[in-house]
Amino acid sequence: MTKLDKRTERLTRALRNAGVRITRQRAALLHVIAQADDHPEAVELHRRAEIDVPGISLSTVYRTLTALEAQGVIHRHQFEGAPARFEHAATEHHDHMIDVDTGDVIEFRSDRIERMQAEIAAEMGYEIVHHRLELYVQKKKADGA
Amino acid sequence: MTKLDKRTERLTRALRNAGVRITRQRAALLHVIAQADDHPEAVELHRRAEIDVPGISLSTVYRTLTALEAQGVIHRHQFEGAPARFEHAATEHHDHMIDVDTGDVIEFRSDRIERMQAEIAAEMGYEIVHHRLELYVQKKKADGA
DNA sequence: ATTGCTGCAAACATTTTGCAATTAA
DNA sequence: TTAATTGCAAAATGTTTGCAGCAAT
Repeated sequence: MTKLDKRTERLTRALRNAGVRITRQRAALLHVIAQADDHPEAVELHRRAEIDVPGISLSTVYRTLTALEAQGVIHRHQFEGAPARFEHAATEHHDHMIDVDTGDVIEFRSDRIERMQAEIAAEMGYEIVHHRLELYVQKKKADGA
Repeated sequence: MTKLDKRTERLTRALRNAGVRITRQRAALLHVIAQADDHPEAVELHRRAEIDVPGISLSTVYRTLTALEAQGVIHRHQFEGAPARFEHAATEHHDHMIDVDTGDVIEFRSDRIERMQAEIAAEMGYEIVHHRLELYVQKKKADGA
């Protein structure tokens, strides 16, 4: 009934057309992913989906995540030393800063960096399929810690 | 007794001073890593080390790699969908292009990108602990695949 | 009525760990 | 001598998969 639900509805129709069945489990996951403003991992998504669909299995979560990724609906991020984290692909492309102290993920975007990456690849006879830019950061401290 | 061996000797002394014992297994691994001009994974390093030290165990390889990484002697790279790959840290900092068709790793470096990363982090009140920039690329094809 | 999806349990791949024996220092 | 390191086997982690039944279309 909100704007988000309308978007999800449209997405749902698109998926169905692609031959993907929208089961209760998948509907719940789509909802949970649409709501998320963080970058949850599979287990956390499972936890959240269980509210809507008690008994949903972790395998189903993994399988659905794989399917949605294949459909380009979500992105999977493999940050250092952590299980994969997911976000819906509805946002424009961006890279990530990971606060190494808190695990927080901050999104950012630099067209200049993007352009330079493409240049570098082109210079060596390649084209970029996709890329990964992650800044592992720490809150700047005034003086010695 | 080539130049490389001299460098390894110096490294060996430094490690010993840090309380790290240089066993036959570790000497072999240091040698194997110094020789490598690719970015081998643990199992491959194990395979190569077995020539010098038959019977060396994979656990020892992993433990040694962890120890050498902690000493800053090697770098560990976790590229997408693949086991970790290692390289000695003796080279200057660089980023990586991974040929998605062949798995080949090409090193590159862009001071401008580095500078911009630092700027972006600083703007948001962070300092970079380390970063990861990987371009997943494909040989540019003249026309249709 | 199909055929894809589910839950379960078991398999998987990579990496880590406990322990008693060994070895570098 | 003695504390770090080894090999082995077992465990841990995160993810995938085979299968028989179930459910979306």
